[in-house]
Amino acid sequence: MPRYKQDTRDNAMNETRTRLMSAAVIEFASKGYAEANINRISETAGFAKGTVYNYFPSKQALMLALITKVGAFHLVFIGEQVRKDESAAGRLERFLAAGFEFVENHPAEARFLITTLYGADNEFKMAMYEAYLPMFRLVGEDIVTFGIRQGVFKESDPIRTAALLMTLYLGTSSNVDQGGKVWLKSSEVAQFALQALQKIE
Amino acid sequence: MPRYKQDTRDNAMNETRTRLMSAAVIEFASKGYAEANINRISETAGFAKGTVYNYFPSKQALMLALITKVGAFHLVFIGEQVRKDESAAGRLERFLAAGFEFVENHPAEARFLITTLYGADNEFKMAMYEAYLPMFRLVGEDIVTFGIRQGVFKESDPIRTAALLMTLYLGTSSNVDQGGKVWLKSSEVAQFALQALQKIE
Amino acid sequence: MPRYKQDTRDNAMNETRTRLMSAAVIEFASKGYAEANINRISETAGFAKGTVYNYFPSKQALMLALITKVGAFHLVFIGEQVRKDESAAGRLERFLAAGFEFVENHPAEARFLITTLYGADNEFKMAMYEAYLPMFRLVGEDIVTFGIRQGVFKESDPIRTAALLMTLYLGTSSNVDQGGKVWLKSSEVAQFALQALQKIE
Amino acid sequence: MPRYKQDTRDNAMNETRTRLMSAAVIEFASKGYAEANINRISETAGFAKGTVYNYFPSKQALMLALITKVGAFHLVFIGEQVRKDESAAGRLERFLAAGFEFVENHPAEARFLITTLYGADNEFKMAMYEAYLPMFRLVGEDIVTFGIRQGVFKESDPIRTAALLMTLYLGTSSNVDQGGKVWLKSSEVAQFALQALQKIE
DNA sequence: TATGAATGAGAGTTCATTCAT
DNA sequence: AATGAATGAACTCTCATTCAT
Repeated sequence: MPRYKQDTRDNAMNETRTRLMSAAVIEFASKGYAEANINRISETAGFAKGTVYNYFPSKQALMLALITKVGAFHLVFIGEQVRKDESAAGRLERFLAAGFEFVENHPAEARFLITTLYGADNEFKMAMYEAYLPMFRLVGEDIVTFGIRQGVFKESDPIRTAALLMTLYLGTSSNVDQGGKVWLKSSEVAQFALQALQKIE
Repeated sequence: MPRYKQDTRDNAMNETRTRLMSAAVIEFASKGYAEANINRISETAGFAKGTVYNYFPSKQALMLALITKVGAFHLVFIGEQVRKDESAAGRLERFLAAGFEFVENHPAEARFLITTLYGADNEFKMAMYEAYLPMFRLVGEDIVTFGIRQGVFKESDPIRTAALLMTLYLGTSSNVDQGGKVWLKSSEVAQFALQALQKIE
Repeated sequence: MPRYKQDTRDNAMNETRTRLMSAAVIEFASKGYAEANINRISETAGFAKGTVYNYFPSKQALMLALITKVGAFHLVFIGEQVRKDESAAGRLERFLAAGFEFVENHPAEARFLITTLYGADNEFKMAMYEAYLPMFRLVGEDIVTFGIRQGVFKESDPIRTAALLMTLYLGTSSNVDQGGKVWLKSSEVAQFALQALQKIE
Repeated sequence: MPRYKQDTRDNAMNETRTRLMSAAVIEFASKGYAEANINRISETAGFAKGTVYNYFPSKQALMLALITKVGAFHLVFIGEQVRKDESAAGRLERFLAAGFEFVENHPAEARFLITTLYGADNEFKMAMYEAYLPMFRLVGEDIVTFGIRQGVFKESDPIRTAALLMTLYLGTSSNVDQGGKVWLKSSEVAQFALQALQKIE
């Protein structure tokens, strides 16, 4: 079979997969896992009822695939920004700015993240933790430890501090109005966090 | 009908209602609204399948009643502690200490609060916001504004700052290990928040 | 709660159960397990769709309950007849006569037995063997061994001979025309079997 | 189109068809018609999902083709043996011996035969009867009538007696242990049948 | 008031079948 | 001829809700 034909098919399959996953985040984000309807996902994506099952063996598997994908995507979105800056304070500001931007540009993904992370299903919660480990590490190492080494942040356990910062980010950024705008500004959250962390003589 | 008989009946009804609601928080907290099973709630409470419907017209109504009750209970639990202290810093510490204590002593209620507040269902989320308005006001007035007036906290919009503090409380306190212990200590969260708020010369 | 009321309810439940099971044998017998439709069973029995599930946890459980019931019923139907006779030959004749009568009077049960016993599902087959063990023993002991002791049947392994006779019964009796009449007569099968077993000087 | 090319294509098609049918008997035999999976058949045979449909218009058509094929194959396997012998008793013995051998050498075909013949689907059952008519005739004419003419078997209606013998064969031979060995020996079934049929002075 | 049998809408999942490549 | 993505009917099972007792 000629190579380009295989490619064509692969691309088609990837496109279908992508469309299904996009429809799925939206559905899961707006209804929650339990109330999400698999067939509606298929139809929203423009396919017939059973089609999701050509790509994912079960609703649960689809959910897990989504968790991984969203985690990775979120990390790329934020990680790039953070390391651009050479001061710890700047990095923290950029982290929050990029994070809030993510929430506003990708509301379904953000909502999906929050409902899953604070939802009742432990399996999904654990999967989400795992998917967000890299981002957690980013905050712990490239921001907190980095700032301590620079003498800008006071001494603290980077892991616990990272947990505090992630909590702050997730909590404040999930507070959106009906238009999808985050209610607090990233700068005011940054200011709050910076003063909390700074070394005071 | 003699008065005491009416009373007896009322008490019996209240007792039933209470048992049903206790079973319900546990069910809703551990399974989430959608996966919660109304009949199981009835049976866990020691009644037969249909009994919930003698007290609540629907699953949704039960949920809404629960939201109100948990909100009020939580406020009583925390509010009492906060106003005991006469310094703003002390109040903030007590707020977090009492809050963390609530989470550890009433894990079902706490989990119920979090899953509902960060869940996908907008109606329930709004009801939860409403139920927590008094606590929100408590933080805004009896802690933030109080601290600003005392000259201990720097100037800020009390409402936005209260939102930040509530977020911090809800986020950190919902991070519990499998034994139900909160991972961070209330004192370290308090320390973080205090430095963030304090007026620096 | 007064006793008779409990009785009334029990009877009602038993009646429902019985009606469901009757409808189920018919459905399973005519369509086979896999093509049988659980909801149709409910509706044929005069109930709404989900009702079977108030009585049986699954399609499979219903099937297994049916197997047991049919086995027991069949045994009663035949066992009574066999022991009435004091000659081995008479008992064999009565066994086959009663057996054929069962097939004609209870066609659904008979067909259910055959399709299950010779069907592809091993679990059900094993359950059926178990349910028919008593009848198998009846043939082995009360007919074969009995005849050998009387000196009427020649020596043989009663178990293997019982297997042959059961096979003969099941095979011939399952051969019915469209009106449900067994094609061979029980007497000709009896005659065939008797000559095969008889002791020849 | 040159002749040899046509032949090549025909052979290829026949080869594919054969492989599909082989996979199909196994699937139908082990799962039963309703639970058999058409796509799995294709894949077991080494082709992609849709391929069966290039050879058979439907699952049902595949089933019917299989019935015919198995019937014919079974007849060839047994017929050859039977007529080798010149005594009626010998022929009956050979019939059963060959029949049992068929079951042990071709377990899928045998199981397929039994589940179809004793299954719930009337259309398939009728097709099976038709496919086995030649074997039925073989038993009736080349064994029963042949034996009666030789004066070895007592007078009887050859058709009904053939039915009895076929029943005996099918029933006993379908009783296999988990290794696929028939539980009774063909010789003991033969002995049973011979005494049942023999003319007694 | 409490019971629990009955209801029936709705969901996840399977798979025979079609058809463009 | 072979492929395998897409289709959509149909099925099992769950459970909120009703209501006669």
